[in-house]
Amino acid sequence: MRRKVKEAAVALDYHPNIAAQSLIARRSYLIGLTYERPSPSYVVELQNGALSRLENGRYRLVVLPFNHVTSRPEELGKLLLRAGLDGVLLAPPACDQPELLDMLERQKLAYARITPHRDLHRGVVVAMDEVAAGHSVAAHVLALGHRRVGIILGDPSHAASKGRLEGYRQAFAEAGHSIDPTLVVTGDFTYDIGYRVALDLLRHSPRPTAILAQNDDMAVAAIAAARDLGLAVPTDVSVAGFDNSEVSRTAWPQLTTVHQPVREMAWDAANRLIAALDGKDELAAPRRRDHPHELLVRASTAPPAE
Amino acid sequence: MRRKVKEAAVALDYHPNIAAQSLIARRSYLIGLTYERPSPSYVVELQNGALSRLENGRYRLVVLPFNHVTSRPEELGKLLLRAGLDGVLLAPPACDQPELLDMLERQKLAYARITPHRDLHRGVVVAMDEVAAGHSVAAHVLALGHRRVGIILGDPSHAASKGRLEGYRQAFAEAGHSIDPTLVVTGDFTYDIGYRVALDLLRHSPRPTAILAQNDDMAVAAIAAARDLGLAVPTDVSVAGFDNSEVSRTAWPQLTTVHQPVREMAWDAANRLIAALDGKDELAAPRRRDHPHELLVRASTAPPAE
DNA sequence: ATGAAAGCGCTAACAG
DNA sequence: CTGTTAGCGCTTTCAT
Repeated sequence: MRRKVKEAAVALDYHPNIAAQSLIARRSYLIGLTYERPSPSYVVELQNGALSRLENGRYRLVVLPFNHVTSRPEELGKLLLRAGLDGVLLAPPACDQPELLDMLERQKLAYARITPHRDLHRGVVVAMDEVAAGHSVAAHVLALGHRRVGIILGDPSHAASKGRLEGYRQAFAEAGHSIDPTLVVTGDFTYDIGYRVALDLLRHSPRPTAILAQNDDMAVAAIAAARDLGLAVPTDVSVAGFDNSEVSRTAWPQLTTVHQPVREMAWDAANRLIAALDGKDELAAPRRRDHPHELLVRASTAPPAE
Repeated sequence: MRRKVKEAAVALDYHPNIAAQSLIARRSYLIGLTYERPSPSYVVELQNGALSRLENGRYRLVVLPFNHVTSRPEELGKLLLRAGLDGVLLAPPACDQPELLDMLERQKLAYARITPHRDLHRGVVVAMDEVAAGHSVAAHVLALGHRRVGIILGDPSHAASKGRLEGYRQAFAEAGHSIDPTLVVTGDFTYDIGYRVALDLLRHSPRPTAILAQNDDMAVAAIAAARDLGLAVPTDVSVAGFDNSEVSRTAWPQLTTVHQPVREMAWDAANRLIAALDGKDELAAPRRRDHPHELLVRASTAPPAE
């Protein structure tokens, strides 16, 4: 009997109506992913990481980019609530908006936070140790012998900035040095602004012998700025990036950078979010998990010329 | 009375259940987007274009990447059907699978095709004139005086390849020349393969004085290959790309390329798909629409040295 | 104007 | 093992 029905279903190309299933199951089987205009490679890594967990299976991924969360967290909240999701993956900086988390909790919308930087006890957290990662690159250029090190910070609202900077600080302190505050400039993770502030840095006198950029796009911009000033990388100035994005490999010289395991973190976030949704809370715990970073030394860093 | 209810709704943080609405409306308000491992910037442009039409409004975007469509179109069909979509945006090469289109039509799942290359009469079609675009770059390097021109084709299953190549042919013919078949190599739109075949091309004797790559990633790879062989771009060899992706601007030298209006096309595809769903078929017509390309001459092309 | 009821397509619980 | 039924939350229609 079951067989006969199944056969008929196949013969008729029958597909159950998902809306009806959702209605009765009180589940939409939709997972949201929200992020704010980051680099294409970051977005794609996030998506692919999450998707590789969903495996085109029961759950489907809805993308919900949203700009300027910090100035209007409630609007994002409304958007997410109206989207009829079972759960949502929050990338920076949305994952660091307490008002947003409050709203989601109030409405019982499950969430997982990817690389948050405050209130690390709230909800499911997937992170990397930004401080340790920042420490790695900074220690690397210090070990090469650099002392005048320029720093290009990312968008201050993405709190990754602070953690990485703190890592730089620790590395400098351990080496018995300290960061020169006049060599610290602020970008916003984009190439264009990165280029501008890198020019400022390189015109500084005495010129820094190395630049630590907080992502690869800005590092590539710094290389371009150096080239436009007639400086060779890494001969005249070393440059290190962050993220191990595609551009770090296609750049010339190839960038020394820190691999941020975005894919793995997104997978883990999706995994634990789904575990929570399916009631397997043991799996969702421990609430926080750190993924290892990796320093990739490539061609854009070398000992200073002097 | 209405007011009282509305007030109570706000007070209680009431949000209507979308599954129930979908059930009754026979609509899920979900639009799918399917594509096959293309470059991150292409995916993001596609998504953003589609999203800018959806405006975080009624419709939501579900991403459904799927690899190797050409060898198993029915599987993609099943995936799309089970996803409970109202309509789907098909990027290459899915948009060129007749079996898939058959399935979707049979199941009455609306679709819009983005830059298809065959059966251009089927369904809603958004395209650019690949032949004309190919013609533009080829005419550009010919006008600079290049005669030995190497060509790096993209993945043959993405039929964009053929159209662009045809454009090159026409430009050569008009200039009274013809393409040297020994200088045509096949990549797959990725940097890595692009690098390998570019090396082959540059070791050819006599060496080509210009290379036309069918996307920017492969063009950047060609620049890297040239550099690794001790050749300067554009002094020793000119390189042109295709797509105007971010990497074409961050590369050095900046790439001469063709801007492919991916964003605009994705917007248009979403727009007409939604028009069709909402029963405004007048808007969906004309079925086919071409978006203009634009040749961007930057620093990677120059007259040949000789 | 307000209220009542039917039904969207499905699943789960229960009766035969 | 098969068949029937209630009800998920909403909208639309119809009656009051």
